[in-house]
Amino acid sequence: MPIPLPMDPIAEAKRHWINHGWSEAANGMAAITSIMRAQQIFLARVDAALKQHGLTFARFELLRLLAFTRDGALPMASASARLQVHPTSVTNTVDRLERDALVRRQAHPTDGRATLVVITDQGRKITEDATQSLNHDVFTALEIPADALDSLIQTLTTFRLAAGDYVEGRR
Amino acid sequence: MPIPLPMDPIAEAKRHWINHGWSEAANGMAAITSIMRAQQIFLARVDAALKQHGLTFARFELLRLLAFTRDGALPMASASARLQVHPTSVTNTVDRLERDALVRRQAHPTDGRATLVVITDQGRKITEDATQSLNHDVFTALEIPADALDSLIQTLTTFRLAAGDYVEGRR
DNA sequence: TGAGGGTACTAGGAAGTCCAAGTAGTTACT
DNA sequence: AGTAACTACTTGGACTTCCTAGTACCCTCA
Repeated sequence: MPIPLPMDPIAEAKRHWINHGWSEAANGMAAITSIMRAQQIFLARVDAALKQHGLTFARFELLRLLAFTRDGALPMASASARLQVHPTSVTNTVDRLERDALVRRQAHPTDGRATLVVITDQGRKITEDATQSLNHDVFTALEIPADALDSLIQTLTTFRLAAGDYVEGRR
Repeated sequence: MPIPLPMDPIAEAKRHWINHGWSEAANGMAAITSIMRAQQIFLARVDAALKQHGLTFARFELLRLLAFTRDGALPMASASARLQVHPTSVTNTVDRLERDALVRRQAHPTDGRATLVVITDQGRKITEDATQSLNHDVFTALEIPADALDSLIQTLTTFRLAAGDYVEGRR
């Protein structure tokens, strides 16, 4: 592995921000940059854990979503909405999962425009295995104390709501 | 804009996790998924603010780093280390910035292997303008209260240190 | 001095994200 | 019933990230 930096690059950037008279923006910059970096670290860990199953996080998320549904099927558009990614990203992900026979496309019974994505038996099996790996190797192995984890989740949940990512309601 | 989801998909996933007997991993899953989603939201905002300047976040970060240095120049490898991205990502970013005449490549004076990336006058100007936009439109416009922002930064800083992202020491 | 081991950068490729635009199919309204 | 507006999906393109492999150069040590 590469030798780590001898200082925190984000703290350094924050210092620069303050020295340039942008104090008001310094914490926002630091928070956003921290999240970007944390995401990079987590994505690397998640993808490393999923690699042995031939999955990536994007593929896992779709499989996991399908596996949770009543009959293992969902229209592409619903998957796009639930996963909060662009429809074309779902097309892309489904292409690859279909290539690996973990899902298959199926015509929607009543809406001629829509396509159902259906998880296959093999897809279900891999999803369960992958979930175990993630739970064991990543989700329960965080270097963040429980109380900090709770407040992190709380802060981001509130933020996402304020950002219009979802609305309180239904169900 | 798309109609937002009528419920929090992460809270939903957490519920599923608990119902499947994975309670111990539920908070880790929720935290990591929240960070992934927050990153997506922030990246979209940042890129939207930078679009008017013809930049992306990756390009901005490199320009900003160069503009902070004493003489506006840095070897590619140093930039890679500071930005914590793969060397080939820097090559890619520099290619595009060079195409737009915001930086130029220059031979390293003493090390024949190395290449210096040098910011141009135009690059400096755009960097300053872009910084103003980001500070105004994004960094000071977060829907997160100051105290929550502080603890978010604190938690992620501690995490990054624990994850070996950097080491305390050399200023 | 000269050979081997490292370091710096680039090329090519796989993936992911998004956007813009195009084709079908559906719905709603006159 | 027929047209207009909307929705669902795909294609193609831009961009970012990483990985693997290859070339060129430096540096240490026998």
